[in-house]
Amino acid sequence: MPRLPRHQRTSVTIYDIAEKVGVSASTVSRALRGHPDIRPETIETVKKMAKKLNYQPNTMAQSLRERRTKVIGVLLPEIQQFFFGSVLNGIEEVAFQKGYQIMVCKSGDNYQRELMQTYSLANQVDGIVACISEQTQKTDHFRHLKQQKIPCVFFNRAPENFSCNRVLFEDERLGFALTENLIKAGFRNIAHLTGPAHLAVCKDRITGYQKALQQYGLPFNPALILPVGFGYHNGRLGFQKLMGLSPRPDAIFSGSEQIAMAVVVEARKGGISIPQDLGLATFGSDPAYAILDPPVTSLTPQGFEMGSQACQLCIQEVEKVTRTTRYKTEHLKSEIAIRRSSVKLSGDEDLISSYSRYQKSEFQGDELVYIY
Amino acid sequence: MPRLPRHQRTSVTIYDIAEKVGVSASTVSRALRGHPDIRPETIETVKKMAKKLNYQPNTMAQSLRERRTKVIGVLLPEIQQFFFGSVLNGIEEVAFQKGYQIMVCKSGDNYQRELMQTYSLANQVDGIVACISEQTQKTDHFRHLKQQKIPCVFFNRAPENFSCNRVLFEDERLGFALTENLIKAGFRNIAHLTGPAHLAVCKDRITGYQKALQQYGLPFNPALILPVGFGYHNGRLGFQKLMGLSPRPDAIFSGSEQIAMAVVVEARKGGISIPQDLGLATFGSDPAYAILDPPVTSLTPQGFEMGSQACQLCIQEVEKVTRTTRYKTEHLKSEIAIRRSSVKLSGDEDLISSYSRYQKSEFQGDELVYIY
DNA sequence: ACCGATTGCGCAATCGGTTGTGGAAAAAAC
DNA sequence: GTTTTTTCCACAACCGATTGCGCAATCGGT
Repeated sequence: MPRLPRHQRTSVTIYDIAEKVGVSASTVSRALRGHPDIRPETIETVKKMAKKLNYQPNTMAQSLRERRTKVIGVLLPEIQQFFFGSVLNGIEEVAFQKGYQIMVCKSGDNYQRELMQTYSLANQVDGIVACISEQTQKTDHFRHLKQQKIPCVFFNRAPENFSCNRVLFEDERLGFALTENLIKAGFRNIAHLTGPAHLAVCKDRITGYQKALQQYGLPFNPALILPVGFGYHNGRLGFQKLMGLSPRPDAIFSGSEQIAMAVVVEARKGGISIPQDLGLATFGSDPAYAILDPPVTSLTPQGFEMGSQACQLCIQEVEKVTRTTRYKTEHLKSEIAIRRSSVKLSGDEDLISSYSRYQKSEFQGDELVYIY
Repeated sequence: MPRLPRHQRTSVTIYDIAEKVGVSASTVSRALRGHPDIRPETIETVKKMAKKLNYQPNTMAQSLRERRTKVIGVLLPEIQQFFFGSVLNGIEEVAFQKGYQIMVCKSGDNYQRELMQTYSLANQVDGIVACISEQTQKTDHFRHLKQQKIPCVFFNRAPENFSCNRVLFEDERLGFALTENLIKAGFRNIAHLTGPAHLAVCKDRITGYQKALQQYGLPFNPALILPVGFGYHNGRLGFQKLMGLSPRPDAIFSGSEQIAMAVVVEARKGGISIPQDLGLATFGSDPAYAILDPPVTSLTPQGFEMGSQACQLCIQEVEKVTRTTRYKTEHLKSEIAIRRSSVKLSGDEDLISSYSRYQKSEFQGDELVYIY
């Protein structure tokens, strides 16, 4: 049976080129890839014709044949967030450089949706870069990937008891650092609003928080830790709960941008002034933190770096001929920017001079930036 | 020639199922799709075996055969921005609901990269949702898509002289509205920092700006329009240029989040207070605008809506059996939130009462929100 | 002039799923 | 009991690119 006439199909194939040039399709294929078996003149003729017809190889056919798609799947809890946006940016950049496309899914921090997306990605990508949802506690879907030999690199939030490559922050150290910062600023009754406690990130930060309290001889009050979730609404509820306590906490260590935003808004509504009545330090990378009133002390996760490293690891694993089972966990440095929200000024004391209480690493405008 | 032994391949195929059940592969295929030719018992047996073996159809094979990939390509200038993040979110949501995956590329506002990405997407997606780069002036790559019969829907920024579906804002009206807001607030010498003038969005906003000046009998000074580009750095340079003029403009109408951010930062550095010395109103959707000092009057583009509508249009066009050449351009409403940055207070006049100068549409906290 | 090696290319199988066609067996019709 | 219809399934082509194998033509050597 002959192939369909040209007008029925939309794109140019090697058969079209073959016909025009007067060779076979296999010769065209080889010519285009510069196979040594093909005479240089033939190669030239074929390539010219390919260009003339504006030939584009059919990616699906190649993928089917080569058993690889040149696509990296990306699984995120949320898209519409500075942090994940920057991670995505890093992933895209590396993928582009290495000739891969990215297929992006969000789980919406929903376990069921994460499941569906994972299985769906499983048969159309070469590897996956993922951050698990808030709800995820089981790892069956990731084991399925492993069974299918699809490399999976996790960033920021990774499943436990599952061997794979990871790119993480040093959450314990960072939790310690933010807490220490608040303690040094004179706060004594520090609350912590954060995501669900079963996530390693949260657990580690809480550990850091506890260690800081311990090191400075402060009592640990479990009631001050509210693992309410990372969202804005959660932050609002958590804040209200905290303000109902007595004594009220005098500072909040927030686990996400959204939570911090909620705290700022709610505090303003409630006439609670930051940092005089309530200190604030948060995880989060919204650049607007620096120009809020007051500027908010924040720990800027290096999203772009995280994304690009995760993607590099993933592609490495994809392209590795012999799959080793040697997985690594990389830890990224973070930037802590200490701003007024976590600095209690005593009287007329100048912001700058109050900064000088701390070890200085870099000074930018009216904020102090540590690389931690 | 028999197929490769099972252990060489990683995934289960219809042939594996066929062998186990004792029917042919075509029967398996039909059984799984519930073809009426297949006996119910057989269907059941096959489906059970498929489930037992955890069969997942090979997407590449399907795409090759069906000449469709169930993937929508997304081409963005930038990823790491609130607006594009929200658009992407809208696109993803719709795509997921309709059973599509999305393949995301950024052009980085670079024409060359946009070209590459477009051609690359062209042979692996069913349709494309795109926002052209700042630099793009030619449309050859999009014509190539049309020739390949790949539907392309543009959002926010669309090429001119190219017939296709678009989802846009009413930039002229919006430019008019923001300018009018500044005029009504008492500013008389309003500058406009924006992206390159060859983009329709910019042109339209400028037209709106001019019409507003005209309507209120203000002179138009071309030197006050600086189409410097949408980026932070561009904003900074533009701001410095404006501050070098004499007389200085007394208000800035900014075309992007980044520009506005640059204005706020630079003004603060230069001791220029907003809105007393300089009014500010901007396009942009950073939620932090509402809690800046002063809160910044902003026009929040409905990114999510834009993305979801564009994606819906795209998928409609993809799935339409008979391709009509009837293209539509949809215009989305926007929210204008008037905040202190564009309200010159005279003496002790209260913010709220100053708001009452304007027609009120909705009142939220200490800001006034128009749906425009 | 003969033989083995090299060059250059075509045939056909393959990746995995879909579908038009045909045909055997069972059911229905006469 | 024979013919017709229906039921249910297998065969094989196909999507487009890749590649092992084989074969004809040319080349070099003697």
